[in-house]
Amino acid sequence: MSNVKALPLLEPADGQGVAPCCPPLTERPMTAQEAETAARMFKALGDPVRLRLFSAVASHEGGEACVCDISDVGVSQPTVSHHLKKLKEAGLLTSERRGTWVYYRVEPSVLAAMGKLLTLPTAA
Amino acid sequence: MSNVKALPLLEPADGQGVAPCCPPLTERPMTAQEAETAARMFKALGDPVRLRLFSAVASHEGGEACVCDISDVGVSQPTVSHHLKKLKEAGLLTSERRGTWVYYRVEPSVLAAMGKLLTLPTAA
DNA sequence: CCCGTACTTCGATAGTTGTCTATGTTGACG
DNA sequence: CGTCAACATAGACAACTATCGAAGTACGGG
Repeated sequence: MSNVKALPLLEPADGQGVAPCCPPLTERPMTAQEAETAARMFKALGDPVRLRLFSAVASHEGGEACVCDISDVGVSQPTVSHHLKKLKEAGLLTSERRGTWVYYRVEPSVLAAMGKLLTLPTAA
Repeated sequence: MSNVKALPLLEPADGQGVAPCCPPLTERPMTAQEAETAARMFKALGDPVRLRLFSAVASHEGGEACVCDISDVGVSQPTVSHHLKKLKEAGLLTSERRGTWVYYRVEPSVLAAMGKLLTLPTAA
């Protein structure tokens, strides 16, 4: 049934080059290289359609969804495919074919890394 | 001389239309409208130069910086100005003129809102 | 073996964006 | 009032991107 809770929460993610990436934005000025890396991730979420697709996958039962589950965002199916590819290239999603369908799932470590980037100083 | 600790941490931010905006991406599929709003903020951070500028302001002493403090990012001065304007339009920065200089500071509530968006399920 | 479904890739196109130079504005200081 | 410094705006242009329809690929079923 629902193997929902079995998500790997903070894998090293050495597959492509996602990596932990960066310290919080507020800690010190980012270097050009850090900015390049981080901007790529933010940019991927900087489109409304992609955000909806990403959110649809992230919130879907089991942490994954096939394209057919989420293509109802008001654009054509090739466009959906295009955006999913972008999200994949940014390291935010992974995909896997199972029979006729292709399933997308979120990369939790990257999501966590982005969250840390936006961390406010602890106001100590 | 350092009024550093007086940052307003979570103001309602009813000034322009920044607002709390959205539930975590993983909670439920975003609506088109939510996505539109949130994407605008992510998009603003989706450029390396803007990220560096934002990080420079955010990490600067006192939580604010004049343009002259942060213009060393490898692009011309008008371009810096252009990017700061974008960040301001996205609600991520505010600006204030004091004498000859214009000071930019981060909007903590918006940063916090974006951080919440990227929150992972509590794995309970 | 053929067909239908699910998805991706291909080209084309309109719109957006990052960058620059040139010019404008605003304030401080003689 | 004139000038300089800090910053913003305007206009132009190359590069990128979101979108579509059409064609391609992969898989399962009859």
